[in-house]
Parts: sequence; C-alpha cells; structure tokens
Amino acid sequence: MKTILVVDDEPKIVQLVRDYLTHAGFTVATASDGQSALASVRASKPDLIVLDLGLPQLDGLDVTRALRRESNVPVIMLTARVEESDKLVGLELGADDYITKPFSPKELVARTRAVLRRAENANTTEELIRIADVTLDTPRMKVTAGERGIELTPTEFQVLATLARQPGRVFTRAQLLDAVQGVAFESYERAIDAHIKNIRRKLETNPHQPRYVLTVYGVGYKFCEP
Amino acid sequence: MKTILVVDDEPKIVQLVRDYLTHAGFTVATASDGQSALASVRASKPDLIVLDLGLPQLDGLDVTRALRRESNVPVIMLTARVEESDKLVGLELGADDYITKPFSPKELVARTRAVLRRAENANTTEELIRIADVTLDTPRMKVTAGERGIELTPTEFQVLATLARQPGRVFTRAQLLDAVQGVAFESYERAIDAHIKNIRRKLETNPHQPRYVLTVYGVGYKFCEP
DNA sequence: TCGCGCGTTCACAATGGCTTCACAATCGTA
DNA sequence: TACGATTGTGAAGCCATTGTGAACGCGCGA
Repeated sequence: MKTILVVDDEPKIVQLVRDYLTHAGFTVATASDGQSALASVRASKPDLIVLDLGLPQLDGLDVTRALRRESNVPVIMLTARVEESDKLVGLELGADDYITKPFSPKELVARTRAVLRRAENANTTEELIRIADVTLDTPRMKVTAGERGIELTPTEFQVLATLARQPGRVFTRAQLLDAVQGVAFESYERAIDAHIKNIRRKLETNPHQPRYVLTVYGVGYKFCEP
Repeated sequence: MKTILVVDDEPKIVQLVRDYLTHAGFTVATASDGQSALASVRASKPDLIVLDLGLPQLDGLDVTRALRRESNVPVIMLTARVEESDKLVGLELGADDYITKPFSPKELVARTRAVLRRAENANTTEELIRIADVTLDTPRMKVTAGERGIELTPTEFQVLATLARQPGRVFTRAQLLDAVQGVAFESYERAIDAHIKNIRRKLETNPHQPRYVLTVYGVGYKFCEP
C-alpha cells in the first residue's frame, strides 16, 4: 500500500488530510515543518508528498528544492489562494500537482491517485526485451521462447524481466526480491527459488538443465551468458 | 513534429506555456482571443489546442463549440475556476482534458503528451471492430456476438471497445478508467470489475467461463488471446 | 416530486498465487 | 571421497486478488 507524507503547520489541516487519505486506503505519515519533513522522507520513504507551501522557516519551495537533490518522489503542493503568476514560476521546481485551499476531499484523493498513477507509468522502460530466442512483451506480459507462448504469473514475469533486462548480470535473491516487491517488507529470500523453479518449469525445455535462467552458486541467478 | 496552439489573453501565461512546450519539442502557435484562435486553427492546423476558458468576448467554451463543428482536434482546457460542474461542462463539450490555474508546467507537458497519445490511438481506430465472432459498431455503439445483438451501457461499451481495439493486450484497471473517463476524474479502480461483470453477463455464453473478456490475475483484463 | 437507469461502492465468498517448510539433490572444498 | 553449504522441489497454509449481489447516489425525464 502506498505511503503518503503530509506536511502542514496547521494541525487541523494535517488531521483532515490524514483522515481522508487514510480512508482512501493510503498509509499516512505527517510532519509539521520543513526540517522534520525532510527527515521523514528519509525515514518513511513515502510514495508521494502533500506539501503546504506556506510553512514557517523552510517553506514548501525550499523543501521541494532540497528534496529534488536526493529523490524524485512526486509532490502535490497545497496552498491558500495566491497570485497565479508568481507561483507558476515557483512550481517549475517540479511539483507534480497543485491544490488551492479550501479544497474538496474528493479532489485531494483524486489528484493523489492521478499523480501516483502518472508516476508509476513513468517508470516503465522498454516494451520489448529480446535475448536469444526469448522475447518478453511487457505490455502484454507475454513471454515466448522460440515458437512457444508461455504464461507467467505477475511475480514470475517480474523476476524474469529483471534478469533479462541485463543479461549476464548476476542478481542476488535480495535484489530480485527488491525488484518484485519494492524495498518495503522483507520476506524469506528463498521464495525467489520457488519462482525460479516455476519459471524454469514453464520456460525451459529441460528444467533440470536450464539454458536461460542460470544459477550462480553462492550468489544468485542470471540470464544466459556463461 | 506536433504543432500546438496556445490561446490565452494573458501574455505571461502564453509566454510560459510556449516556453515549456517548445522546450518539450513541440512547435507552438499562439493566439490571444477567440476570433484569432479560430483563424489560427484553420491556418496552422494544430495537433492540439491549449485553450483558456476565460477569454474575453468569445470564451473558451464558445471557441470549443465553434471548433467542434469543423474539427475534432484535441483540446486541453485551461482555467482559473475550480468548480467541478465547470469541469463537467468543459469535458462534455469535447475538451480532452482540463487543467486548473495555477498549474505546474510539468503537468501541462505531461497532459499534453497524454492527450496526443490518446488522440493518435483514437484516429487509427476503425469504426468497426471485429474479433472472433464479436463485432463492435463504434458510431452506433452496437455490439453483436454471433447472431445475438447486445445492449451495453455507454461505459460498458467504452471498456469493451478499449479492450477489443488491441486484442491480447492486457489493460490495468487504471488504464481502463482512463479510457472511460479521461485523466481528469478518478474513482475506485474496482468499479471496473463491476463493468466487466456486467459486460460478461451480457456478452458471454457462460459468464463463469468467459471466452472473450479474460482476467489476467494481478494485472487487469484483456480481450481474447492474441 | 417520484421513479428509473447508470455508475459506483461495499461486503463477503471464491479463487489463485506467494510464501514457507522439509527434505532431496547438487555443488565446492578439504 | 566426504562433508557442510547451497540449491531444487513438492506440498500446504496463508493471503492478496477477483467475482458477485446488493445498496447507494446522482442526474434525468415523466
């Protein structure tokens, strides 16, 4: 579930925004000033930040500027009604959206979802990956080996895609877990073994002598390239 | 190279938008009122129009209305108003997206690209879509499966049409929502499930073992197999 | 004002994938 | 070769995802 950091110096606003976002199914962290906001970004690694422009001391723009040096987490600016032209320039810094107070809860949630969705889409890389006679079609989530079409589960596809994007590079189980589920929660690294097994069963002609997904003893797995 | 017409009576806004779109690789034409905007549309045949709602004399809605009589060029509405009802009016008139001032340039560029992408797909779209023994008549919004005629609601039709235009491609719920209601609005993604259920009930011989609208676990839905 | 159709939301059941575990097989090294 | 470490594998439980009926809200026309 997505985590959102809400930053505002007015407790009432924080409370309100938190309630609505929580109700919409997000995990919410809060901060009341720029300093603790930056600290919280490092601590809770939010997927999005709702940031009041008019913070005391370090204001919203300062925070955004500092933020951009170390992260590209999406930011939604929150502000009392102000002059347009000034803020237009200020927002060049990379805020992803902009909401003026007073705002409707529906609008806040809607924009939050919209920005998150856009951010996700931006991360998608190549659509077609080809190595040897294996092809991965990302939008279709489809794999073919030679002539055969192959059905993979989402996790299996992600593991294989991660390996295939950099053929020959060895990935540890931890890295593959990261690719699959994000840094968020740790699970048993050997779950990856199970996925590898299933991938091989579907992909390889002879799963006991794999030609595509190879084991690197004591390290992890790689795609081809001995 | 895509050409974009920017229409606003505030020179500062025009300047800003032009800079950003130019920088993003678009060719930009400008106009400062409704009359010259309409003239410019005929002259420069833009691929997209960024249109301020609050123009003097002929306002944005008037321009859109006039425009729609002779062209279906995509329009992004730009406005200071935030009322939701305004959004509805704008979108119903044929605006493709809606941005409230003040906005982030980043967002403007992103939405411009998104609308252009959608418009491209829409243009290559056949009026008649046929896959297997299912036929979609887009202008009439009619569907037939085999001999049976089928009645779908507007939203159901849109969902089905989106899937059927690219058979085999997997669409996430978010993508289907986009196709149905545009980026401007958001709702619970699982609303799509409800539409899928209703489509299946009407379309499939056996809704529990669908042959046309298939589920891709953990991702979304697709139409048939490629 | 009242239904009516449509889209959305909700709660709960059904389904399928992910993880875990135990043990077998294999690898590297002494 | 022998031993411990690492990996392969099948089965089982848990949990996320999906299916589904019902209820709600909203706009529209009677």
